[in-house]
Amino acid sequence: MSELESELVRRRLTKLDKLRARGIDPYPHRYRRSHTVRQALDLFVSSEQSGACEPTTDTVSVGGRIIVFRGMGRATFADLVDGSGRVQLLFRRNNLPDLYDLLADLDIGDWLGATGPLFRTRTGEITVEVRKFTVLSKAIRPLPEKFHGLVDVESRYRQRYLDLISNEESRRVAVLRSRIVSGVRRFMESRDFIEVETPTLVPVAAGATAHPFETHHRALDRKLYLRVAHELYLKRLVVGGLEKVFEIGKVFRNEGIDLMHNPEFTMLESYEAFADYNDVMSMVEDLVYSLTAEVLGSPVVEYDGRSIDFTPPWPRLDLCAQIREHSGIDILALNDIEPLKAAMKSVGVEVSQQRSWGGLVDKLVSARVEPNLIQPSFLVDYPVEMSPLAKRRTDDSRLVERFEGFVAGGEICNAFTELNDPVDQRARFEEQEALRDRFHDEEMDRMDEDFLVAVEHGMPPTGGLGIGIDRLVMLFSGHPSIREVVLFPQLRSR
RNA sequence: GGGCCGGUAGCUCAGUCUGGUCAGAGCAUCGGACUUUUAAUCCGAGUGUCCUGGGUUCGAAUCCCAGCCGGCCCA
Repeated sequence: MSELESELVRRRLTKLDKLRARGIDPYPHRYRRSHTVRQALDLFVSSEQSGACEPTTDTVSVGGRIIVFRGMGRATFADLVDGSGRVQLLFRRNNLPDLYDLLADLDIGDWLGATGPLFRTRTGEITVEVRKFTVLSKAIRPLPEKFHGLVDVESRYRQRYLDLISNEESRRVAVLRSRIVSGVRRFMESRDFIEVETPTLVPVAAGATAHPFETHHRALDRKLYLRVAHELYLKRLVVGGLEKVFEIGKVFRNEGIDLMHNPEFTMLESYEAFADYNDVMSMVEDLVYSLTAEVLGSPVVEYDGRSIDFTPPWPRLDLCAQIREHSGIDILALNDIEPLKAAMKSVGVEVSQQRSWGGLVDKLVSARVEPNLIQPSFLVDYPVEMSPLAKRRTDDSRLVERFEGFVAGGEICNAFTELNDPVDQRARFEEQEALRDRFHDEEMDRMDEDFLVAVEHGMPPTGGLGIGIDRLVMLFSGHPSIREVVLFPQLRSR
């Protein structure tokens, strides 16, 4: 702590001592408020509307944080904020003969309980005329500046509590996120899915193309991983006869951090027996559309300067056709790495980082197709090489029944008709393992023998889905950075 | 991993190009005035690891190098 900062803290600690010397506990165990700020304001307004010429209310007790003082000698105004809103307090010496001097030992940032009748000042502001007040928690560090608030992005992430105190927008996003998650839950439950919890610590980090975090369990003396997806455990449950399951939870990927990626993020996954990817597509549309209605009140959101309309149906776009249209490349005709790489180079797509055929296609899609997918849309029917857990199409065994949803040029979901043929599934895992060995690529999906045994016991026809919750919150809140929708984003240690 | 931008008081920011009364402002804090203010107002005061470490120079917040942290773009 710097000299000056410690000086500011020291002054507040002195006030703390002065409060205690008066016999006041600056950190009482409890305080019963009669009204939230919102309720108190509503009470006064309804009292006014009842037609009395002198609107009066019973005494209210409110509690909250003091965010500003306006001292005027023998009267002092203060603004008090709680979770529901802000209300002005007026302290007048003649109303507080014993307590008024105590104000000198209060600071911006302190939590206070205040009791008194409500009235309207001559400028029209509803105000508590304080007759009694109680220190609820003395703050010994100063709050950010009252007008600009906390602006420094790094401080906002590292000390999110200060961001929440200072910035209305941060509070809005936190609440919006909660509404989205609970809306997703209600939607899934309304369709008779049951919510389950599967392991976060897993022996095999399978189920997605991703680099896992590793850890070690001491008692078992074995390496464990943080899950990169929920997928394989949820499918085990479908094998077990839980026909409609979903999980909302963190998954962890040990990869780069940027605008769209945090190492831990929240994913909804669902699996539904007797459904295929067409059913899942309809469900995604319904889910997202109903969420917009529920939390935004409109199917149209403004994002990155564009209006995005989530009203179903969203176009189904054939992946290979889209690639042809936007790059001129026919990936199905170039089923080897080098020819595809050469074709991509010739149209100006950077390929130096890509080693596998699937990786090249992925790059081609993100470079040429995704930027065009502004309005909600689905890309359907992916090459089998990049989809080791999806079921092949009956009419073309090079493709699988898989789709991804895109909005504003970014992916929001990934889904397929699940591969339930245990022989094919084993072969696909073996291909992934071979690719990993060949390219030394830790991102390739992993053989999960225990999962294969489950599938060998018979998995019904099933449609599965993964939706990135963080992406939805970004879209709904209008923020292009995942760090704005995650309360505590990952940062380097200082 | 590469490029660009940023880091100055508790907070919000000037000052850096052009090295030399450049250690500044506002808010906050402290003292004083004020009983209907609301970014209250008025008078007065204190406050710094100029991100860190080197270097150049008579002299560095300012120029150079390296590093740390953050942001954006690219990979």
